Amino acid sequence: MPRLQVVSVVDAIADDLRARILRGELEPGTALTEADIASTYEVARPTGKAATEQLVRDGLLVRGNHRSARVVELGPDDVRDIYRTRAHLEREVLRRLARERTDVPAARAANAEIAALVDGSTLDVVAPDMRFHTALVDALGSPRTTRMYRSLVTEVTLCMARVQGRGLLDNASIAREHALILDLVTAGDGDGAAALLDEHVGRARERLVRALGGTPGPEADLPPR
Amino acid sequence: MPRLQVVSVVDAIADDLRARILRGELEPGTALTEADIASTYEVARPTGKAATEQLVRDGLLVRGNHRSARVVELGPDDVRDIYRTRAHLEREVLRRLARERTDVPAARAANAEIAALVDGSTLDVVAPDMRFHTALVDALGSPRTTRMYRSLVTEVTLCMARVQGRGLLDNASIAREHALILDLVTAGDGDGAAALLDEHVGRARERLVRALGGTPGPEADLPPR
DNA sequence: CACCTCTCGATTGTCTAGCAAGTACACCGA
DNA sequence: TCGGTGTACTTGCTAGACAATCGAGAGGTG
Repeated sequence: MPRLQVVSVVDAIADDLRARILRGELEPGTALTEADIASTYEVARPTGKAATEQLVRDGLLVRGNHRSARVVELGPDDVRDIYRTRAHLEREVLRRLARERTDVPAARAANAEIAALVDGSTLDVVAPDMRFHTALVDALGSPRTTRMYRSLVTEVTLCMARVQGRGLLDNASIAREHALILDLVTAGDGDGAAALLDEHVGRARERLVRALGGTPGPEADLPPR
Repeated sequence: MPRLQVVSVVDAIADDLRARILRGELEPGTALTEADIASTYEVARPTGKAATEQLVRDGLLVRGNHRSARVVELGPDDVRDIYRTRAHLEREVLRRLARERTDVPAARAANAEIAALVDGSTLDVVAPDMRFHTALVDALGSPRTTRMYRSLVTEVTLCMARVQGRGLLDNASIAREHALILDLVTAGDGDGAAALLDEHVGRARERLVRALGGTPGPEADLPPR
């Protein structure tokens, strides 16, 4: 039995809003009142409220007491924090995967998709790229780690969506680096994989920060040793 | 201006329920219907529902579709996962703090409280112990890392509450280890601090697993190198 | 006696309607 | 121009209700 997945109305609305924000359809700073959401999706206000709360949890919306929620505006500091936290998590994941020389077929599959996108828009590379990284984390089999990473994924995706279409990404070289990381993991070289990932993620981070007009990170937080 | 903090009704209810679960007042497996919560706190059902959802997010309650929420029952696997994930996070935090030789006064203060509890019950050591560890994480100044760690803290506290009062903890030696970790950090020895923390947390983990009737962890996941 | 089915109670999901409380902003007077 | 006031908008919370769904027990069948 295919074990089907039911989504509640609230989840469906939250998913749609999430997608619209990530597509850039709703620009940063846009106000989203509960009543707005309720009317556009033709549901009651409490339903819209619940959807809003999900997105606030995800970090895609920000809201104060009795104030309408607005689409988050990510500054250079946020981008740095997101990417550093992300690197921390993935680094440890790679080290543990390497200790058992775990192969991650799902990650290889996602990477193949990236390599196949020879001339796709930079938008198309975001989804498989996130799949690649989440596949690595999921391979650990730790529900809590997966949960924590998932809370970062939406923010990372939002970062990438902000600079999409500026030709900053070269999917061929991305795919090469990904493949190399996987090879190092299966070879048991956790430190090597972690270092390469640090470089990989760190480069993406600085690219994003520059694109957002921030000053290039003064502190090199690359390999700790 | 004292910048006062208002808590909504929902938050207040969630806080109280959280405290009751952590005190062991609500045993694992206890069913908590939305209507129950609403009537005991004399609020409307949606309010109780919102509080339930908070606790489900925290991992203190589990619930399926159209099923009443129940207090989570943590098995040996859960304890191991929680403590391992926690160790991952804290390890990286210590390494980064050590790189700048950061001193963390809040952690020292919390540790002083632990040391002062010469003959307190094991219950009393839980709160300052958690304060010690969260102070370390907060010292990093990374909102995302703090957020992720907070999502683990309640589960960790629940773990400790489950075995409290069995005389498993020796606060004097705990305080000693904590102090040593802090010293290693200010001395710039991140790897040493991380290794010591691994041992510290790992010992607590195995103690908990044994107390819960699990088999002692076969895989030693202590120092990766 | 074992097993399957079906109905029923309990619980949650969602809605309508509405009041209270808080915030932001424009307006008005000094 | 500046400061206070008022109003509109939005959220927090309540009350009551109906539909959808799940679990368990009653009841029938082999």
